[in-house]
Amino acid sequence: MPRITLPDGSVREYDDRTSGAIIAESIGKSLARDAVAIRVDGELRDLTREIESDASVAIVTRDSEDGLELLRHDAAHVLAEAVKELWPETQVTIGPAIENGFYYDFAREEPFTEDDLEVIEARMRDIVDRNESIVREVWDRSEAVEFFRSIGEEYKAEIIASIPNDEPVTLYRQGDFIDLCRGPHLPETGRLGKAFKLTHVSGAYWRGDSANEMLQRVYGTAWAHDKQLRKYLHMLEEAEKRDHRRLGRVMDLFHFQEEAPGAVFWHPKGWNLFQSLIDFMRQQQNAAGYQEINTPELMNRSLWEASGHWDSFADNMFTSETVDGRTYAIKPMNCPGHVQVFKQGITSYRDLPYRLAEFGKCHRYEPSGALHGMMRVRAFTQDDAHVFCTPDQITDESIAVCNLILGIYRGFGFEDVRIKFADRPEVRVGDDAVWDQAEAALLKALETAGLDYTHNPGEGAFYGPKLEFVLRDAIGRDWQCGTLQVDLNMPGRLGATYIGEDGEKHIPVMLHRAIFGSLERFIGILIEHHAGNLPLWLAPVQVKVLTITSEADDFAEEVAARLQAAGLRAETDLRNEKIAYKVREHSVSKIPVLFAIGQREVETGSVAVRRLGSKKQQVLSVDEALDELLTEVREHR
RNA sequence: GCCCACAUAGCUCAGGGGCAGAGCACUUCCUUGGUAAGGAAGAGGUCCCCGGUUCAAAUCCGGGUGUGGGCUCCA
Repeated sequence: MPRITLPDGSVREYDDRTSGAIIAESIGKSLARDAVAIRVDGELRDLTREIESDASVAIVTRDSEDGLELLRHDAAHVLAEAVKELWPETQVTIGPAIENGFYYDFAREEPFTEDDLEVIEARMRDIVDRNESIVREVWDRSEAVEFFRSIGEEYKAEIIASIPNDEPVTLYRQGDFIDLCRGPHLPETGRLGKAFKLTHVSGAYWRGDSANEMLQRVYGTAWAHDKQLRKYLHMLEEAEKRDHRRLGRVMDLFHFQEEAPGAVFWHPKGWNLFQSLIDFMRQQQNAAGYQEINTPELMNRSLWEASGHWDSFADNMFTSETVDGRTYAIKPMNCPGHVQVFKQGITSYRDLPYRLAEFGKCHRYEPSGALHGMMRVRAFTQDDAHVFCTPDQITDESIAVCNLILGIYRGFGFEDVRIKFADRPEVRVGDDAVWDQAEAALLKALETAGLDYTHNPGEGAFYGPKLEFVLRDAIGRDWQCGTLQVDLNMPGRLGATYIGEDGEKHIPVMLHRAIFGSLERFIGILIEHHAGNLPLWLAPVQVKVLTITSEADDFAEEVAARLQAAGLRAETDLRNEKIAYKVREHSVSKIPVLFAIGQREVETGSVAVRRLGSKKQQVLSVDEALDELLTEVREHR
């Protein structure tokens, strides 16, 4: 007679046997229909599994977060069943739920094609219609291994070996398909519904290791209801519309071409945007006590050997052999150059902290498959800086860097910023004792500043641990941009010293920091975040002055000249076209402010102002319009 | 680097073993029009590159390069 406590605190007693399905049914028909699993004393379980003893339970419905994840996991199983029916020689491996959907990795000689997706999806719908029962079975480990071997599922056998000994080995059977799985699952395939869609195929390494064989991965999306599926597909279309590669062309900002993979050709407007970011950053970091420098892009191999890059970063470096037989490397980072500047000037602890900044163009040889528009390139400009300081100053300087970074992100409208703490990687330079010290210093700064963070084990730079600053854009995507790294290795390797208060030589600590990370990438993120509708202070062309008749040409030129004299980026459009045509064209290319000038405006010395995204116009005197814009630009500074 | 797909006019794309196509953009002409495409005419091509098959290849096959979606890696 189990006593079942429900989330509202009420208690129900059942006859000697009960289950999630029975409980849901006893509460209500619609709950029973929407139930996908049950939480028993906190543990997620199958609806059909018997509950033997007293427990606190909560029915999990398809609309809940847990329920949706379970649906997606079931969709992966139905996908695997469909594939096994269609191509029985295929081996199944793993198939988890992921954000917005699911995937399943298959081992198969012949890869899946996009056309196969439709065939598989149709079979998946059949399986949902068949409404097969999904039955949980607990197996003996060695029997399970033997079973999977006998049906040619070597990967499954391998997975069982990695299941901890104290965990039961459970299999789920649906129709003729049987799969190793922790569960829980739906009671039957019909409950999955049809709000799913296979989206793409790709390769994926077994266990995520590039040394292993490549499997065929099929991705899909799955939702509780059709409406949500449609909404998601619509969101994907919207995301495509804000793709920086498309907008970069429409807005005439930049282009790429075959001869320079992973390198940007900046057009006048794009370069203007680029310079606006630099102006803003320069102003902020100068105020924060940084001094700007510039260091060589090409330096002799010996320097890179001394810094440790030649050993730890060689695969990512472009090199150049000269006719005299010397080897130079194009800088992949600015730090060794900055140490050289430090060594030329600083001798006293009194000069520390010493903060050097550079908008440094770096080149890294990235694997061809990693390149992606401006988000991942081979040639990029870092807003890089290095703070040389004493060990005692690490905490204060780190806090100052965190505040600078968060403040600058706010200036761009990014309020939602997360911090990750990345510690020592496998390939690294320096003693573990030094790493202990560096990691502790960063953690202390985070705690003192009262900042929340998550741990990112093994992801530090080869010379030191780091904080990664991740910002979330308007459509919920995360981008790692800023970074702060504590380096107790490189200054010593490159022979940097200062004289301390004690009259002895000491090796300075070096903090590496970047805020945009890469200017190229940050601009890509900004474009997508704003869907191309850049805020006024950043727009490469802020105002376009359009004439309605050629009678207005002179006045339009005069207005544009006044805007330019006031420091605004303004252009005229005097073409022999209708005003609707001009408005459309400049709206498409995302000009934030349009001034239209016809006979009426010429006579009254006014302009008809139209803002991007609005269909309304406002007739203002030139002075009023100018004031309004200047105020808006100033507010962002 | 690995798996899959794709590459045709400036852009978006159709086509397909036998003369290279559309829309938009561009040029010229007409139009001076009041807020998201006015009309007409014209020009524009190494069908990504290199090989192969074929009487004939932009089309089929092989290799390369680039791009896209993933994997691995990362700012």
